[in-house]
Amino acid sequence: MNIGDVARQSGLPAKTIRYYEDISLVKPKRETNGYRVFNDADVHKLTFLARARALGFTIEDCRTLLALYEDKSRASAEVKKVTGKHLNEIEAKIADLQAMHATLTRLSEECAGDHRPDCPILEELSGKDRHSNTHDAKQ
Amino acid sequence: MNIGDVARQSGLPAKTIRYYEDISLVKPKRETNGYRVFNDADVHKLTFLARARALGFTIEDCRTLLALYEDKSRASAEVKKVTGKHLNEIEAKIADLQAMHATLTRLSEECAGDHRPDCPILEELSGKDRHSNTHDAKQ
DNA sequence: CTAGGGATTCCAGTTACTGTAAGGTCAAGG
DNA sequence: CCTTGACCTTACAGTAACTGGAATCCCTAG
Repeated sequence: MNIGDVARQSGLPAKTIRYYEDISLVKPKRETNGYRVFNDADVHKLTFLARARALGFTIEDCRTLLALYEDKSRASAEVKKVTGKHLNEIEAKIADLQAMHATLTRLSEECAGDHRPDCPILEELSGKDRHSNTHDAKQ
Repeated sequence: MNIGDVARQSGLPAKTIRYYEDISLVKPKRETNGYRVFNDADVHKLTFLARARALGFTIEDCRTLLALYEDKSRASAEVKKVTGKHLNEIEAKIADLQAMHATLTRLSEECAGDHRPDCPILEELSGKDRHSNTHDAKQ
């Protein structure tokens, strides 16, 4: 199979597949004309990578997961550990985003959003302590 | 004020402040010895930037917000628009992360996480259709 | 023989910094 | 006067994971 077919099958752009070869995630053979040839195992690997990436695993995590996948005697605990770490990071990101969301929503609701220049959003950013409280701004 | 003092006041690393000068977000004067000198307006700007960045605005958004802040006749609607767009992006990111989180949590719960090699997480990544359903994997 | 649709490589750009190296400046202390 | 240490400077490279573009080659069909 040539790279275009694999791209269609795996859903990954050809460019990305070449990149994955660059960083040694896949090692397709070459035809005499220089074209990459992907066998079923290569395509399977790339599909695996596409799924893992869609679940937010980093490339390095993917490398680890792929190695675990190919090691038929791995302990499932190792896979679960990688996943658990990733879950923690996702949770942290969600929490960060939710905090930003809450603040921005509040400010946006307080902002008239009309032709007038008065704007609570800019006031908060500029450090104006609109509620005269003593809390620090979120860092 | 020298860069170190500003770093302490604004909470931004000196390196970041230099970077912000590079991309023309601030334009501190220079002393004869080449050191940057920051006046109160510069420090205020940097603090503004630190807050906006902490709320997840991109650098380009920050540039826009700063310009709006300094344009005393801006319409608050413009600020609200930038904020609204950012809120939408945050919501999209949260939704993505929550979807990943749900899938990973499910898989993680199904995985024994012991010494045995059987692992639903790897099975899902490898495309094994464990539930014999016909739904596509999330892309 | 030419046109098209692939394929190849290589280089640059993206975002927002961060790290490192090599070196200039300044104030205090011996 | 010299050193030491804290501070400042620049410039270049690296990060994550691609993406875009240019120049060129290959293959097939008409």
